[in-house]
Amino acid sequence: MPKQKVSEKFLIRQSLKVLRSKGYTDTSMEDIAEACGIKKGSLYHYFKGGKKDILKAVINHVHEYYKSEIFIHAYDKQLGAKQKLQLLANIAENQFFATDSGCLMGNLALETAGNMPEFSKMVQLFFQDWIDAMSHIFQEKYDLPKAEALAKNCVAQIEGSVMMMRLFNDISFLKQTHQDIIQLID
Amino acid sequence: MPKQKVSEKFLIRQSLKVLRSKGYTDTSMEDIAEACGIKKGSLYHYFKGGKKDILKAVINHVHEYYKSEIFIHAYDKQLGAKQKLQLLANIAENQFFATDSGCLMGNLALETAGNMPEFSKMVQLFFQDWIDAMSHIFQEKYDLPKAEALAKNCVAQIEGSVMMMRLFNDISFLKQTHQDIIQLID
Amino acid sequence: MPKQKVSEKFLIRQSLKVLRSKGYTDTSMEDIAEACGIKKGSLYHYFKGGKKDILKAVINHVHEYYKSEIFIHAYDKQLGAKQKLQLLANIAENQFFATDSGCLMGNLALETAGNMPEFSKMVQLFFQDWIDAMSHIFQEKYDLPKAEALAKNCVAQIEGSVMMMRLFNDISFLKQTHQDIIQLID
Amino acid sequence: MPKQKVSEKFLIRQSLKVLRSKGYTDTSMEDIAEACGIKKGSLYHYFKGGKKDILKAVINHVHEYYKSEIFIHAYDKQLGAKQKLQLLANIAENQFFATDSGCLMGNLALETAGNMPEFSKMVQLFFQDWIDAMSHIFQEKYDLPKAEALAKNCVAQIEGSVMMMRLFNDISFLKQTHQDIIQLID
DNA sequence: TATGAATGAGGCTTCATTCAT
DNA sequence: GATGAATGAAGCCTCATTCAT
Repeated sequence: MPKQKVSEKFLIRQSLKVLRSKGYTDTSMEDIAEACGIKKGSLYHYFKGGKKDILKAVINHVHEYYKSEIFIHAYDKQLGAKQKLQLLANIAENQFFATDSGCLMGNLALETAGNMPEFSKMVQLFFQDWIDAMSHIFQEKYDLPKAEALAKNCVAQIEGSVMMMRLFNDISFLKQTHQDIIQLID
Repeated sequence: MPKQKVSEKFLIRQSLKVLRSKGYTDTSMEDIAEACGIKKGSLYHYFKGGKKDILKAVINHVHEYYKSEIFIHAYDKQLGAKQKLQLLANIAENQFFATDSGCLMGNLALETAGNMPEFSKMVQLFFQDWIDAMSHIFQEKYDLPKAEALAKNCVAQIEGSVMMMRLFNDISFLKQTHQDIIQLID
Repeated sequence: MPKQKVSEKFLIRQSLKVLRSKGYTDTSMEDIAEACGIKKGSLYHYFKGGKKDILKAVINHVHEYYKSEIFIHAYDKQLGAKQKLQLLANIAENQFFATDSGCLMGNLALETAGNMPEFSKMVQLFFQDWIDAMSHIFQEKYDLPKAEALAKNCVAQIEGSVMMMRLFNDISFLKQTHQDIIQLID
Repeated sequence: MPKQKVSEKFLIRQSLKVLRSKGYTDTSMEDIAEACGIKKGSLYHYFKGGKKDILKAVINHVHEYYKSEIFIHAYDKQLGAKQKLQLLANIAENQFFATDSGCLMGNLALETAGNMPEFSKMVQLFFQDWIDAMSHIFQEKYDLPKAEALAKNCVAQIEGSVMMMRLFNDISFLKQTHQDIIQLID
């Protein structure tokens, strides 16, 4: 076991911070390397495909994290709809609050739309999973079309709130949105 | 009126198209020049400050347009609250539908947040005007805090919907949001 | 007519010198720029496709030069076979002597074979033209198959001689080859 | 004799394949390591001087091989001139046919000429030995100056043919050259 | 012996900007 | 005005090499 200065997970987490804050194009390999405490060239040791590979790894990491830590609760049979909704809302809210840089996936949704299809598709998959999870919860109270519509709405509203939160540096947008969402099932 | 090859307004409108579609960093002066039908160097005759000046001009143009063509209806004393809401919603909706590239201001909100304060502030002013206009309408039915909360919510939801619309290439997000908003005052 | 520091023809000729001497891979854009008296980035003003475009332009330039200045004599109806052969041999010989870096096309034949098909094809076309010209001359004395065989032989032998000439810095290889070729038609 | 994963001879032979095919500059240490079935860093255990050492070892290996397996027949007192010539021609021909990547020494002659004197000299020694061997054979029929001239010619012609063979992927160049050479002594 | 890790140097390319004509 | 030309800075990437384990 060679002693490593860094692990791939560490690199991904550090890269995430930079990418979420500055966006893909505005983030340089230098920026990432600096955040990782290594030299630029060393990044290619871990990510053979360069910058694109890093973004892919980061997207996958975030997607997996949300699936296993957040969305999964939507399918927990021991919880009621309201509990699930609160759980998802709280966890996501903490995520977005914890960082001062909003939601990587939302940022990428706009940055990659129309110009970087490969990434756009990955982001779509993430949001589809999110919508599906929300829809699953709403289906306990509503019929399928209504549940899906609500789910899409919720996700859109959260992302819009995060956008405003970043812009105005004001968390009230997101807080209000969460209250509204939870009331949908009361 | 000397006949010019191009007018500043024309340059701004063409620049807007490119910037809205590709974002600030991903848009090159070459891209803009091409969209304008002139050569790169010529842009500096119209916009002394270069790329930044162009973005500022575009932001101002869009802001002025929304103020004079859309937000203004919120203060029209000859219209009822519901009419105003429908008017604002319809006009904005047409704006976002008309282009396949979403909302410049929303894109910039994310792209500039935290990294380009000068632009971020300009975008804030735009959204504040929008929120104020919505709030003014809601104040006909709600008290001030509630009206403001609703206004913030509406803007956030619209922007979130536009984001999803772009990502999934699916206008149902925005359509649903508009219906929801209009019902807020029924 | 804007005053240019350099013309494209000049750039091509300077690039030729460097490329012929160092080969494609060992020649850096910096090397070329220096030989041209301009900065690296400026090369992209003239050659949009970068290094590859430069090599293509240089290959085309050399090919055109040989066609219009050398091979053309093979089809001159006012000259006899021997005269033509001497002409071609002398001109080519002077070419290869004039430079201390041998034959660009021969160098490229080896450098690009198997690894850079796009260039390889261009080099093939050059040598095919050369062989055709030689063959045309020999056809005045020999039947077609023999003429073609001789032509291929001559070109191969010249290139081999140029290779040895470069390696040993000894022009006797090429001189001898020329004598041998001319005697083929005596 | 400890059982090694690899022997130096094996490494040299594998390196030869890559270097002959791609040339010195275009071959990376990674390429070589891959061809050898080891990791890049391990190469430095066998070749302390790195890439240059590998090339030197490969050149020496090829040179020794030709000396001991091919050129040596030129000095075999039990063979006649024609037999020797045929032997040398056949063996070399098989060498060049066996690979689809031509003649390492010819490739290096051009790649190193003028830019890498240390290697150039090694290549010169190889070709000098080849020329000497051919000359020795021709001296049985011709006087020294003529024999040397013929020898130089033969080597040049073979190398030129190999070049054309690679370029056009057509072995007729080399076949014809061999016939011509053998007839020199008939 | 073998290698994963790390790096510095250098290469190709893009681009916002300046400026002479 | 308009532009072709030129450039410096910066970005992405490759690679030979070193070294601790």
